[in-house]
Amino acid sequence: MPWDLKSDRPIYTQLVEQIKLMVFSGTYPPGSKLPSVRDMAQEAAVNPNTMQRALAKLEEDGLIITHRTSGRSITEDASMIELAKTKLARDQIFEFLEKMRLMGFDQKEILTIITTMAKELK
Amino acid sequence: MPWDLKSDRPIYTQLVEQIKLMVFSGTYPPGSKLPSVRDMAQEAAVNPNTMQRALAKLEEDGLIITHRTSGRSITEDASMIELAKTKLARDQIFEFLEKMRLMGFDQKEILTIITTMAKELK
DNA sequence: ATTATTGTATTAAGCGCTTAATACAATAAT
DNA sequence: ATTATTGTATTAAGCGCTTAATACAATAAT
Repeated sequence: MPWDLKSDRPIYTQLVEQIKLMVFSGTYPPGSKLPSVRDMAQEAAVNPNTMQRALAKLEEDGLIITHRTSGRSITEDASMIELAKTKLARDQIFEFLEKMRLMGFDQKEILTIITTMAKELK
Repeated sequence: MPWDLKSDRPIYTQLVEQIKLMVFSGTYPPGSKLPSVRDMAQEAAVNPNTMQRALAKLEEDGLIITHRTSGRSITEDASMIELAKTKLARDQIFEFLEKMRLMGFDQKEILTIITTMAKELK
């Protein structure tokens, strides 16, 4: 919800990611209506063009539907959302494990560190 | 070792990351000599200026030492490398857990998915 | 009917990143 | 002594991203 935008990557890709997370977590349930481009842009403190670009990408991915004059909404297809969510999770894990492997950690170490940190975070 | 450069982030930051991984994994041990800027640039298929920028950043971080006319080498300080390695690992895990949490996974689910995938990767 | 709101498009400017082409000083290698 | 190699610096060009300022068509709201 708090828009966390860094300068090390294009903003619009970060917007895509964060909106995805909101969809996956149920902040925007299937079929629900999104705020207007202008409102979302203001919320995230970015130019409307940039937000537009992010939303266009999400529509391209099939996660969002555009109604020319009445705004946008999340797809009704809940199973598709679930699928995208699972894929993102697996991609994240894979990327993470690969990086840890390149750093020289073996699997036992990785699991130990994760369980430790997960507990710390309560 | 295989330079994996994507176009979604500045190249020089990706070079920094990948060189770091090589240092952490022991590809370049403490005190060892690095190839010249020009050679590394050619190896990674980037402009020498871009590689120079990445190496300058690594020097700024204290991981690399520059000898004006005889090239660069990895710091002798092995414990410092170990520290940076641990920090990077923890940052990775934190970032990953945070993203999973935002997606709506709880800790039990996360651990299950990870152990499953870790086994799949053998 | 009129007005407000929707997504969309365009143009111009500024910025950082990347490349290419050079050049230089210091010094290691010969 | 001469040559090759080192990091370093500079300039110009092109590119994508972002912003700002506008404008338009379609239609929902009044």
